[in-house]
Amino acid sequence: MILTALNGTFLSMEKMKRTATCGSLRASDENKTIILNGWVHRNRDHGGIHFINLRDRYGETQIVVDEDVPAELAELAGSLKFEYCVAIEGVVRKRPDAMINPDMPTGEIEVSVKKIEVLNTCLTLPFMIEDETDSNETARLKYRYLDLRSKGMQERIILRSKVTHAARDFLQRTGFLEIETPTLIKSTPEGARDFLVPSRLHAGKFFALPQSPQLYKQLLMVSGFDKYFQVARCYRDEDARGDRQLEFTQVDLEMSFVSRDDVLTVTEGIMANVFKETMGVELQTPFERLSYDDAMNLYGSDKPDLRFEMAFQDFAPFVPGSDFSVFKSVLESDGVVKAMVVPGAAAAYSRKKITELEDTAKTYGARGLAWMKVTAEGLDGGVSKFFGDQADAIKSGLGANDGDLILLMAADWKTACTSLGAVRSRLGKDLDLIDESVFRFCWIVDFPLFEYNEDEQAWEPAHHMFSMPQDQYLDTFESDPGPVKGDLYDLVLNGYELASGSIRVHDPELQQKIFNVVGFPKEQAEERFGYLLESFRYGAPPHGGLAFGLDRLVMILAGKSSIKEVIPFPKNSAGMSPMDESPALVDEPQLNDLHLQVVMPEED
RNA sequence: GGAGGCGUAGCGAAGAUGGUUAUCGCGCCGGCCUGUCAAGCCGGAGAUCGCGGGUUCGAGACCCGUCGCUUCCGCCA
Repeated sequence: MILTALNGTFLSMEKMKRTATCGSLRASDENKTIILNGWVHRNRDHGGIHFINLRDRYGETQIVVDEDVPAELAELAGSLKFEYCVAIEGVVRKRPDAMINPDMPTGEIEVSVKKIEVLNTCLTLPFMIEDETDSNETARLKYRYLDLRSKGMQERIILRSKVTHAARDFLQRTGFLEIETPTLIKSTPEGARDFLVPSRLHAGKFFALPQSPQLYKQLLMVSGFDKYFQVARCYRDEDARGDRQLEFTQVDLEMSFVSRDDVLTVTEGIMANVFKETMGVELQTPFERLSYDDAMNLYGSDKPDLRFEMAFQDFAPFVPGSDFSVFKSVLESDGVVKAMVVPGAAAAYSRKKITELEDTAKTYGARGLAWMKVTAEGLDGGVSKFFGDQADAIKSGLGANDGDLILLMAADWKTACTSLGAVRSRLGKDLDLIDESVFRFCWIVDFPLFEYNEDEQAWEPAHHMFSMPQDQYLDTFESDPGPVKGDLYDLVLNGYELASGSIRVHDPELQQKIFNVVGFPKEQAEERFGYLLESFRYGAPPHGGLAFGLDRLVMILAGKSSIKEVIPFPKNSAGMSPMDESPALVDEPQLNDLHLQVVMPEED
């Protein structure tokens, strides 16, 4: 291969091809003549002696330009700027004892340079290549190829590769087949908005990009590939968040002839292997299991962070003995009153700080947040005057001690749970209750199969329409959908929903009944995924599965709060790429080919 | 769609209650320097303070609007 340098000289890579990497050399390599290829990370010219830190993805090595090198070489070394791509030939030597750098894996040695070739120069950088940049995100995304050179990004992308490999390895080893499914599919009505791809060959028709391989993996079960998995790219046209992108990656799996626990066990095996191979952490399995009802009642979330306690308690028993009409009227209208004891927080939480907690609760629909402080004498502040004569009963009933803060939430069940749950999450952070080194998994099981949509006055699938009701509801789910639990499960890690799955419906008649409950017209079902329903009539096996978010998992392992930090080329929060400026307008002829006309929204 | 935060040099930041040459660090350019590893020292260039309007003798700061980014709610497994 011949590379052309900017100055017009020709450089043959053959002659300066690396014989070692920048992370590989140790004291045992002393006296070896080696060639390194990499980027100029730092350049420290002391006049007589001169140090260059050369970097590649394996590490950094200190290059020394001694005082007695030819003037030409010294001059070339002095001209090297940040991020020049260079080849360096030199001799490995031990550093003098006092100069050993214990913070660098290669800190015992340095390379005495004999020859430098500039493979490519570099413009002045838009931001410095540092371990973790604090540059703004737009600049990082615009120059993503530079951002990706940083140690932090390199480590995370490498971690991601290892995580994928560990998951794949476990699944292959336990008999799963990796099978690809199409990314140009038919639009389905359930879930998020689809990305559409217009068809050139068929005017007016569209493919959709898959939100997940859901239907195809079920069809693979019908085909007899009883253990399937795929590292699948998924697409959802929804607003971005820190842990969401328009396109993301799932490790998707499905199994035949299984019950719920089989799927959970396989998933625990994947996680155990991933954590062992990438973090050196031995996970305790099986993971804790919590019903959806318990998770909501105790922690106010279907993805509770169990790294700290502060579970909710029922405060309703203390309401009838008081004159607090707010709580009473909530109970009379079938609401709940929940209490959360915040240990030792009474002194630290002024009225102002409690108001901030109340604001958190209000963003989740709460009307307010009541509170009292526990003192040696009884209860103090907030709503304590209504409950003073029950002070002892409340203290012992809630297990509250001197100096604790009691927070009370009265609302309909779901609002009370979620808003107090938001307050709990916030307190977990504010009070520094979370041990960041802990990975706390739990399964949330027994989700409701249906949710009532007040606006639409109709039942909706809580997850999707292909999940199985639990056996004990098979006779009643049509007449009374509310209490029905499904064989659905979520895997939660440190407050993040990591995986989600279910045992599927494989019986066409049962599937039709579920469509009926959620008011999904038969004709529309036939139109949208009749092929799946039909496949069920050809000996479809019982099956179930799950998918976990790879981006989210790697994000948690990397200790980050945004999946952008573990995706090589993510979109920004507006769903655009500052680097290639996508999405972009296309030419008229392209639109014509696709039989499309663009109607721009009206400007107000 | 809604709420909050931010926008000052290539990058990161400072700029009490408005006051005249807008500050600091990194980077950039030039010079010095024999052991650094975020090297150090000296000098220099670089900013219509996101944009538009307003209040004022005077606006980076205050007000209104607008755009961009960002976090959260909605939405989304």
